[in-house]
Amino acid sequence: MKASDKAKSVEERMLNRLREKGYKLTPQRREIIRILAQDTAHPRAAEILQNARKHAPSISTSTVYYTLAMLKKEELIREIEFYDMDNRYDTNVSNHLNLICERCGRIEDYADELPFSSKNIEQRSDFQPFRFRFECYGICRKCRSRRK
Amino acid sequence: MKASDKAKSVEERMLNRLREKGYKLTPQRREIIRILAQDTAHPRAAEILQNARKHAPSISTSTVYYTLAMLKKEELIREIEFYDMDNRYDTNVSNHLNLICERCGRIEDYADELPFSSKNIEQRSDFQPFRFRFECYGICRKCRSRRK
DNA sequence: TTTTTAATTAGGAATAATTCCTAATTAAAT
DNA sequence: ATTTAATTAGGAATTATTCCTAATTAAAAA
Repeated sequence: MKASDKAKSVEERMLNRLREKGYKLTPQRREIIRILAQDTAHPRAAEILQNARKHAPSISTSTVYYTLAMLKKEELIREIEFYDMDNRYDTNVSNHLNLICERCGRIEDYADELPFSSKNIEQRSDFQPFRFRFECYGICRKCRSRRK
Repeated sequence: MKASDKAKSVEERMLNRLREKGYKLTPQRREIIRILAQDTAHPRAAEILQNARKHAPSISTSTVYYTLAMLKKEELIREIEFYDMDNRYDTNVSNHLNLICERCGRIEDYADELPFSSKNIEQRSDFQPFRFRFECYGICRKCRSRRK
């Protein structure tokens, strides 16, 4: 499947879900959703804002954050939170390992089997798992070749 | 091994390492190290500060952060960074899964096999791994039983 | 089509843990 | 005892995100 087709289907799925739930489909929301669906690079709120202003010039920071919070609540996106860099947003809500480049900030998905099972953790530790966070910090291919 | 013996050995190891590296062993540092070695509950900077003031009343926030940064640089502790709660500090610097309770903030180690190997990631993705972060968010045993 | 209204938006102020800055202090080598 | 580079204390600065409020609007109802 072409990347642009994938983006379209992700976008449609998100819009339909919001319609079902009775959310208003404002131009601002459509724009934010379009950007999230197209951008597989785990964009920052500031990048989404900057991009959205190309088509919706008056969109505000609050609206971007408000919409992202709503999409997160509806489990349509995942927020990856950092304290020393901007948070990032991902339409891939499955449990997967993220490879995070410490030089350029690029985040790429690493597809592999699930490393821990919720059931095992619950049985062995009496802890009730809700969600996971798997990250690997290092240097991405581009940055490795750049500094050779 | 008793927990207090374990703490003593962790403490000694850290002090020796700093001596070797030529760091000054100030009362403030000794106190922070003692607290870190004893506290297996992944304490916050504010908790370390509060505790340290019992024996070193004049110790400042800056000193705690400065010392924690130094210990992290020397790889004697690991800093677990959060954007919506205080960062936490751990003398267990191995790669392991942390179980994080969303209700009380408690963090416990989950000992299990390593879920991903650096070598595999490097071979399969051209990404050079440095360090990992594995977290599971949920509800801990205490909080589960409390709300029944 | 017009009216209604609760949800949404824009803009700016507030937040708060951590970092930054600087002068004073001090551990430890000489 | 002297020296000095490292360390400390205290407070100001930082800054992405959240909070607050009045104005606007998507979409349901009339």
